Amino acid sequence: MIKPTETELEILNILWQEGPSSVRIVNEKMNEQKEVGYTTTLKLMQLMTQKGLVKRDESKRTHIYNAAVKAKDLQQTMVSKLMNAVFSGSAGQLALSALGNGKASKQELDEIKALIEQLENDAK
Amino acid sequence: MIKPTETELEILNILWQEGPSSVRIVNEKMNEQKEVGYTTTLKLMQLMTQKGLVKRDESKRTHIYNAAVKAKDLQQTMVSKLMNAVFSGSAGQLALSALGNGKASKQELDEIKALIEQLENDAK
DNA sequence: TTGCATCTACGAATTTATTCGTATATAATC
DNA sequence: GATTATATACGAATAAATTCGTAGATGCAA
Repeated sequence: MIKPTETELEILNILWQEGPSSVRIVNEKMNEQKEVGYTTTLKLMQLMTQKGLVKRDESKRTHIYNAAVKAKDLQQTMVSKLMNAVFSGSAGQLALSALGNGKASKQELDEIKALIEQLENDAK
Repeated sequence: MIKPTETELEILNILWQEGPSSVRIVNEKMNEQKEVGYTTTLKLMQLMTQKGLVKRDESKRTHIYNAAVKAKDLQQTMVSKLMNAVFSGSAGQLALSALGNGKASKQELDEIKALIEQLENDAK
């Protein structure tokens, strides 16, 4: 899986959230966080198209872009990268750090418990 | 907390693992994964010193470097960054992805269960 | 149909990260 | 003490990521 840069990731997030969008839309969203010129965003999205991170519909004058990678897939890739980079490959340590850190909903916590049960059963 | 680049992170990992080390030692470890010139590693570590990522003892001719940031702290920072960058801020989703992905020891799984219990109790 | 707005393409400047050569100093070895 | 090995410092080349200006095409409104 191709690794997006920091900025490319922001764009992917916007596309995942908003669905198929024009450069203008994406640029507006980007500007909610930080000022970025229109052509900057355009160029980025063109490069992302080349890299295969997004695909676009060129049938209209205003091209419509959409993410070409699934959020789930990229999450997996990046988690595993972080796991190796700073947790010596330990999934458990990473999970602990995440839970200790931010917030998780009751439902997510239950899911995690269920997953753990399953992992422990598989291990037997 | 200052964010290390990819390569800087590798150096930090070596320092965390090996403890205070000379450039030569670090460079040798680096070369186990990928060929890197000595002065490249030296320069990186000099820059990291400026940035405050490492500190060094210059009392001897061969300077001895050590990590100036704690592994735990950087883990927290990076987990929280990843959480926001690709998990819409959800700790639970991140934890799920980590556990579903790599491997965690029985002991870690138990720790996580304990942590979850605690979180759920606190919520009451 | 003229002119203003909006779009893409693309070259290129800028910034940031990585890599390494060379100069010079100090220590160790013969 | 001359030679060789090993250090640091630092300038600068290269590579990668980000930013933006300008040109030219198309649509839209007066």
